[in-house]
Amino acid sequence: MDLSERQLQILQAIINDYVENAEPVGSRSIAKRYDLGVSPATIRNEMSDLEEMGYLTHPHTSAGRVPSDKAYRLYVNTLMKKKNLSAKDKRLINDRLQASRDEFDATIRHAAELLSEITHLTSFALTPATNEETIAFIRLLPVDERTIILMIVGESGNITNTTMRLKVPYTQDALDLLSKNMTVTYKGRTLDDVLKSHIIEDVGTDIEALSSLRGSVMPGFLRTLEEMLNVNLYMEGMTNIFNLPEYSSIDRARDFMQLFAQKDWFTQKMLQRADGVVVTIGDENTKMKDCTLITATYHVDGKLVGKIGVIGPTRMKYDEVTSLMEYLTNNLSESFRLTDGTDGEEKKE
Amino acid sequence: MDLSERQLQILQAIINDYVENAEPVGSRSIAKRYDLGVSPATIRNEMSDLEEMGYLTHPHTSAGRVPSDKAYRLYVNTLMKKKNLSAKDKRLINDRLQASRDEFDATIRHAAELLSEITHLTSFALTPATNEETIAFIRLLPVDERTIILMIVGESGNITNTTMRLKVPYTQDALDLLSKNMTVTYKGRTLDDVLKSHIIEDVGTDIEALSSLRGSVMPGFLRTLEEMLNVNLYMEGMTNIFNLPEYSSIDRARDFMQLFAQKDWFTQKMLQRADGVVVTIGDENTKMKDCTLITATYHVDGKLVGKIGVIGPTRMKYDEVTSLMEYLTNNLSESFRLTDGTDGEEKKE
DNA sequence: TGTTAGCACTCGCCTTGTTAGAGTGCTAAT
DNA sequence: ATTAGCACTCTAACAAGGCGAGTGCTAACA
Repeated sequence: MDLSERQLQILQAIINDYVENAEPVGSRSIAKRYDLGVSPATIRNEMSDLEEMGYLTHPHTSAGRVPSDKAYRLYVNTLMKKKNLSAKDKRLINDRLQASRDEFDATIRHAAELLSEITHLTSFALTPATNEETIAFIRLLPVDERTIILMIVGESGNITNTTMRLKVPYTQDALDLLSKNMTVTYKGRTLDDVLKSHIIEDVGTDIEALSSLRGSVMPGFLRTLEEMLNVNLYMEGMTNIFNLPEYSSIDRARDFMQLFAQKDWFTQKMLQRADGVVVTIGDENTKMKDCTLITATYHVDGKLVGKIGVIGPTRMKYDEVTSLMEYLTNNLSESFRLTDGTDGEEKKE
Repeated sequence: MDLSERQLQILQAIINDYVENAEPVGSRSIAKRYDLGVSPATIRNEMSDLEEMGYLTHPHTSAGRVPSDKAYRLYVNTLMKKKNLSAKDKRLINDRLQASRDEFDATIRHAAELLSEITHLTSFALTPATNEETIAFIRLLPVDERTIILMIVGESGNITNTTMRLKVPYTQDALDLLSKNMTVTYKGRTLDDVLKSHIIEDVGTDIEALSSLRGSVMPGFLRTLEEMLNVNLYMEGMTNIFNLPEYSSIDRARDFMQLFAQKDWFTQKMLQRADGVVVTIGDENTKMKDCTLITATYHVDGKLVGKIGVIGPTRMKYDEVTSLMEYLTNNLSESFRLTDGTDGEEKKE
């Protein structure tokens, strides 16, 4: 059932050739271009066997062979060798990816830009998912008679704050009390959990002033949690696919573009994918059945997890793209390691 | 030189027909569909004259006529009548556009969504430009030994704040002094102005502790200003154009898509456009020579100005689109009027 | 003088037919 | 097991002919 050495060689040759030229490859051109020491006729026989096994397909009788999803899967799993980035690409990345915790979103977006620029495919990047983040403490700070600042500090060091204008004045005592009260109630719980359960919650409200203040603060508190949980999606290089022959038909191009029209759906799908470099090819995807999707994860302080990804036709340079993505995510994770105050300041948008 | 009444009627008929069917319209079909009381031959003669004057063009000898940019311009300027929104559209807008100052970005995005949904074209929305915003005061609030919050309050009521981690501890006195110091220096000046001129500025730094604190705070201050000045661009319905015959060629579709690849360029262009409902047709645009671009402005507290817009082929329902945009922007401006605290809280992202 | 009917003419599009080329699959020889 | 040879298949490209929509012109008409 296993493929012979020669079959593997031929399959690899076909994949190489097809990835390069995007045209069905015939037995003759394989024999000419790759020195396998056999004649086209022999290659034809092997090709026929490979087709029977599902590794190749045939657009029509008198056309060359095209690798199937199964072939790419085999290639990615066993045939493919890790590729070293070119010096040029490395330089490009090091120059442009001035990652810093202060400029989270900008850094992530740059990563996506680089990804699409180097691969000539469509790329995306997600800011880290914070649904695992837990609350360390909550503080309410006075500004003026009617204005306060709500500050939510996460256990991984995230700090988010919001200005709130209250309907009624407040007292410093009530403010302090509510801060403590909220901290006690929510400390150690995830943002997600707090947001979902807040309705049935019953934070002690025996004191009159406190109860009133709490009523004013809660809507803003919940909205801020929601905003913290939001994951931003950046897409780059959408129009790159217009240069690829597989999208020369308007229908294909439209289908591709429409995938990204529903950003929320797309974001959810991406968040569900496993960690590390993950490749799904053609039919392995629920939608986008003739695309390959490659995602990789980066880490923030080794904890929070964000994703970057590349989308293109199944015909792509798997070795180069996966190596690039590994390099990029390592780079990002390194930059996003908590340097503990030495960078002077920190901000979470 | 002016067009006769009959010529105007014929031109209007041609525009109607062409906007509807996207096909060159012939003299016979005009005579049949519109009751002008003249024969096709007469219409042919008039068409010939209109063509000579530049209002119509001719794809080839034996095809019907197509309105030129000049014809659309005439239509928009003088022929077009204001259209009432359909009850269905009005309901849609009122249901979905729950505008509120608290959810600025979300509201803007919804507006763009509605716009593309109703017109079946591509739409966009820009968050308000804040380069005219002036600083009311600046305050630094203590959090813990190493952490402070920087708060920038604009004169139109915007409040933005950022958490900053300092390299060295600070004293309450230094904090208060620097707050006052910065407020005095920057009060009444626009964000833009402060950001651009900060280098040559010389805020008094005779006191040692103050100087050190200031050194830590300034980078974050400038970054925050920059972020406040950022205008967000939301695009919706990009794939709508795939349903239009003018974009059935892959090249056209690509050109269209690539317009929006450089978001920064696009944003700048849109910000430069005049206020109110502005229509630019075909050649009147620098790039996108066969598109029509319609923008409209909404106001925040009657002061800050944001934009929404629609992009499509020159063949579009000008009357409906412009009426819709007027309705939408009025609606937005109304919702964004400062209600002075009665909505409980306020936030600027 | 403006309007209309009639008719020849133009031109793009669709269909059909033909050809060249690439590549396979089979068979028989090695 | 491998290979050369050859018939066969299918597509892409090009050419020719017919169709139909629409114009432009001319001559007749109110």
